[in-house]
This record gives sequence, C-alpha cells and structure tokens, in this order.
Amino acid sequence: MSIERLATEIATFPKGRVPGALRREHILALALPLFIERGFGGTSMDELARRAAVSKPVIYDSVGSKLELFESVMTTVGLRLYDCVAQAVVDEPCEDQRLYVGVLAFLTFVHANQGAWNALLTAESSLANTLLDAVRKRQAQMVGGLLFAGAEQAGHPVSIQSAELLAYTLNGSAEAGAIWWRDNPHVPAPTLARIITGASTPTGRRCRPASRG
Amino acid sequence: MSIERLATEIATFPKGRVPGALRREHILALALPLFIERGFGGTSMDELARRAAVSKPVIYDSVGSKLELFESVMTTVGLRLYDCVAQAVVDEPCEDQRLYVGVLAFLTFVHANQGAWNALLTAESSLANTLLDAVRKRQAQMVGGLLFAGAEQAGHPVSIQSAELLAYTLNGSAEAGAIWWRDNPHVPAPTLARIITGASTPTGRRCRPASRG
DNA sequence: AAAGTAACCTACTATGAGTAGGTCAAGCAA
DNA sequence: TTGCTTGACCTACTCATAGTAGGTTACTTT
Repeated sequence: MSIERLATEIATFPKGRVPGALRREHILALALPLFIERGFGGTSMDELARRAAVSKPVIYDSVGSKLELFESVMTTVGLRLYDCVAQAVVDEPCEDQRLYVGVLAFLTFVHANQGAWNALLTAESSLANTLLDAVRKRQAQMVGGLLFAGAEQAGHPVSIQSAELLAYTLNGSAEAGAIWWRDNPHVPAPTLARIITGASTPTGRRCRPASRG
Repeated sequence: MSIERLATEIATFPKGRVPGALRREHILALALPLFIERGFGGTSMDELARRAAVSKPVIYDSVGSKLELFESVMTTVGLRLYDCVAQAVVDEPCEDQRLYVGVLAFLTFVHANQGAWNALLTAESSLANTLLDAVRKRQAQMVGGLLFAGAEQAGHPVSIQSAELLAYTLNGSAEAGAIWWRDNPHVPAPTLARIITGASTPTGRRCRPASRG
C-alpha cells in the first residue's frame, strides 16, 4: 500500500492508537525512501520516528533494530527483483530468448529501482552482505538452471557447477552493465541486454530478441 | 614498511615525539587491518588511537577525518590491484592471452586481499562509492583497450563504447567469479579465469592458456 | 471492578566522530 | 639568558545517534 494510503488509514484511528500491523507497515513504507535517500548508515532512527510521527520506542517495538528493519525492507526489494526476472523468464515461450529477457528484466528493474538497489549494494554490515549474497545466489540459481537446460538441449551439456559459475558471471556482467548504463543512459536497454547475454552464453549461441532496435 | 618495523622505528624517538610523516605512515598501516577486521563503519577512531598509542587528535592531525583516512588506505589498495593486473598483462607476450592473464591476476589479487577488497566493496559512503567507481573505471579502461585492440586485430572491430561496456561486463564477471570462488575454493584459479574470459570475449575467440590444468 | 495487554511516551545510557584549547619540547633570534 | 615560533601531543569536551528502562493510557477480558 502507498504511504499516503497508509497515512490516511492511520488518521482514522482516534487518539493515535494504531493497530501494530498497520503501524509496522507504515514504518516499513517510510523506511525504504529513507534508506534510498541516505543509505543505511545515513538513516537515523530518530528521523524515521519523526517522519512516522511516533516516538522511538514505537519504532523499536514494531520493526525491531535498525538492522532488522533494513533486512525487512531489503528482503522485500530482493524478492521483487527475483519475481520480476522470474516472471519475464516464464512468460517467454522461446527458450533461446529466456536469458535475454531475464537480463532485460534485471536491467529494467535495477534502473527503475536504482535507489533501492544502491542502498542494498552499499549498505555496510555483515547482514547486508548476507542479504546481497542471498539475492545473488537466488538469481544465480535461476539463471544456472536456464544455462544448464539450454546447454544440454543444445548438445553441449555442462556440469551443474559450471552452470552455476556461469550464472554468477552472467549476473555479475548484468550488474556491471547496470553500472555502466548509469553513465551511458542513451543506450537502449534491449541493446545492453543483447550485448550482455551475447558475451556470456556458454554455448556460443546468440539470443535472438524478437525485435531489433 | 611493515607495522613492526614502523613500531620499532617509532620507539627510537625519546619522549614519544615522533616526526609527522612516520606517525602518519604508522597510523595508515594500522588502519588497513582495522578496516579489514571491522569494515568502515565498525572501525572506531578511538580504537585506532588506542592501537597507535596516541590520543585522538593526533590521528586527526596526521591523517584527517575518517573518510580521508579510508580514502588514503583504499586508494593504495586500488592502485596495487591495478598495478598487479597491468603488470601481468604487459608481461604476457602473446596478445591472445592478455585478457586471460589479466583476469587471473585479478582473481589472485582479490583472493590474496579478500579482506581489503571486501572492505572497499562494502564500505558505505558516497566517497567509498566514488573510490570503487574509480577502481572499476580504471580497470575497465585497461581491459577496454585490450578488447578494442584484440577485436580490431581479429578483423571484428568494435566501437570504443562497446569495448568499454564489454570491459565492464568482463570485470563484473571477474568480480562475481571471485565471489563464487569464495564458496568453491577447490576450483583452481586458472580454470576459473579461463571460464570467465571464455564466456566474455567479444570475438568468440577463446583464450588459450599456456598450460592446461 | 480488577487484571491483563497493546500502544505509546519521556528521559535516559552508551558509543563514537570530531574539536577547543592547552602543554611541552626544540630551534632560533636578540 | 630571554622570548618567539612551531610541531607533536594531550585532556576534556560537544554533538549525533542506536538502543533501553520504566512508566502511562486506553481498550479488552474475566
């Protein structure tokens, strides 16, 4: 639910006594833009409490420590990324193009959620590292499955391990491509995705996107 | 100079009055392992002062703010990485293998300096981002030059822009490969490097390392 | 009504970055 | 000697911020 929506719903409760679940949802919704604006370290729990118009213990009661808050918020973002890519992949009937549409979805998501992606990338703490590793591992498993199946079908079977490594490198390429894209925004996403997948398929087959730009 | 060496040299000065340059070098040397141990945020200037056996203002006088200190330390690390890769590349006579030896050098360096590399990757601050971007850009320019020349020589010329993008994706692959390697340390570095370069060369040529493992 | 609980508060502790303002020793000029 | 400057160093702060102790208020249950 949007922040405004939550705020109006909260306003309907008299004397500021809001049900815990709603309070929590509101605070989580307010936390994401704060993390995006200022990063993990730059985000202050006092400031969050101010924006939520409650005192600090309310924050701690409803969303836990700062790290737990960050984990909640970023887990959501990571899952949205995963869903976005997975959806694009399963919606693509042609197996040859699944990597391509997956990378394209990844680039599009990261571009549309640059702030959140950056916050996740740059947050410093062992938890943040764990979160990022989890996101990458999940992506790599999906991509690894595609690569494994694709290679087998094409008659160049590879080991699961190789497929996983290739998936990591492909994801790394996509992440790096997204960074490069920040400084070269005029390049269309499909072109970028084509180059990234073209340079990274293990079989040498090239993905053939439906429409050339 | 090693920390021990610096400490003994410092001990030769009576009454604890040490020349500024030496004091600075000592503090910088002590700061790197601290950043490695605890990351940027986890590193406390008080702790650093304690380890250097001086008061906090001495730290601030000799190395500036915490961010300036981090910049000094990590710039050194970044340049050592660059030199390491560049040296491997220029030492390789066979042009076909330069990407391969570069990636191998990268992996070896990151593996040997995991702590420092991690500290750089995960430090949160706009300065740290700037530093990391600078490191990546520098690497990409070197790699981009190799790709551009290699593609031209092979009769498949690419634009400077494409070469730069491919360089970013190759570096991204190498970074991701290094992460994967952490969990799969039994795979030998040359194998890893071969897979990373094999999956990323724009011309489709495969690098042919001198000895097969 | 009494007890329990959910939501919320004020006012605190602890830690850590960064600073104000001073001491103390060495070199140097008169 | 005396007085001035400079570099190395210090104690003792301010200020911001994560997190908590302990209490209040209102609604619900018995």
